[in-house]
Amino acid sequence: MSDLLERLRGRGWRMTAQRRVVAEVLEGDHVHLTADEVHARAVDRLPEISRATVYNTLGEMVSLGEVIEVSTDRRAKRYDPNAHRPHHHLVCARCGAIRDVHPSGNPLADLPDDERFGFTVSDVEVTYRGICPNCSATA
Amino acid sequence: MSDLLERLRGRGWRMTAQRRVVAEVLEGDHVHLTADEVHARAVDRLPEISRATVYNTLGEMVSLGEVIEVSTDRRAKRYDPNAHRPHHHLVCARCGAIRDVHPSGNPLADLPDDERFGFTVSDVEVTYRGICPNCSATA
DNA sequence: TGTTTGACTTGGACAAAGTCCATTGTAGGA
DNA sequence: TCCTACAATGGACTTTGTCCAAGTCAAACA
Ligand SMILES: [Mn+2]
Ligand SMILES: [Mn+2]
Ligand SMILES: [Zn+2]
Ligand SMILES: [Zn+2]
Repeated sequence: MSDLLERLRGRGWRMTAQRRVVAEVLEGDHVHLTADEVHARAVDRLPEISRATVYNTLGEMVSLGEVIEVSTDRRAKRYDPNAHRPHHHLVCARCGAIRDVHPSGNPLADLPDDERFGFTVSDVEVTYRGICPNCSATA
Repeated sequence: MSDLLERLRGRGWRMTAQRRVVAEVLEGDHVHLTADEVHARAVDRLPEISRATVYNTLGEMVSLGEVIEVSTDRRAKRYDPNAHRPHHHLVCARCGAIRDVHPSGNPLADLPDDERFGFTVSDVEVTYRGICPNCSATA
């Protein structure tokens, strides 16, 4: 079954067909779908689900910390169910494929005090860019 | 005068009042304006400059490598004239202030081979987030 | 099991950021 | 000074997302 769905149910969510379908669409690893992609796949299972509901539901999942918003390009935000293991992203510059990555080391420690300008720095977001094996092959 | 302007002139750009004004607006350090902010400031100097021209001009500067596009939030892209010294960004989560930062170490080296999934990784983008001194004070 | 009700869903209007294009204007060379 | 290729303009259009009033329904409770 759906891990995500289980966690949400455990938080006292009212369960509706729409929410179930959105959670099911987000199952898996290296999943980073846009809201419209989620909507398209949700419609396959539940034809009349609305765009507004998909946005609402994703927003709530994000608020609950069960889904992460990822912006690797300047297009649509992507929704990532891998919320419980901190990670960064590796993006193909050609086709947009996205993989979760776990760098060694802590980039926060790499920011010297004299480069902090008095900020209280609490978080760092890293995006690696390159060419995926698929795109390399079909050069 | 304008370094940016000089570099652009040196590349054989046809010089127009509009391009001059956009380049002048982008002078300085830690400058990360949105296209609309650039437009607003350009209008102060040249009232009839159009939005389309600002977008076109910024896009060309980016193509020439004289300006960098930065997306620290999911709002508008920001345009950064500091294109000749590689750097990352430190962003205030409350007010959005942005500073250029130069971390020690190379985050690219922190990505182990078994986390590269066969990608040819060529670039990394790092965004630090925190609270600026100003926002800390007016807590 | 039927009723009730507040939470959820819906479709459409609206907004922000950006692109595209036909038309008009002009920088800079001949 | 004249020409013309390149640049500027403004408005229509697109994408991504938010907001709202009205209708629907999950689930608590009797
Ligand atoms: Mn991820
Ligand atoms: Mn910068
Ligand atoms: Zn690829
Ligand atoms: Zn601040």
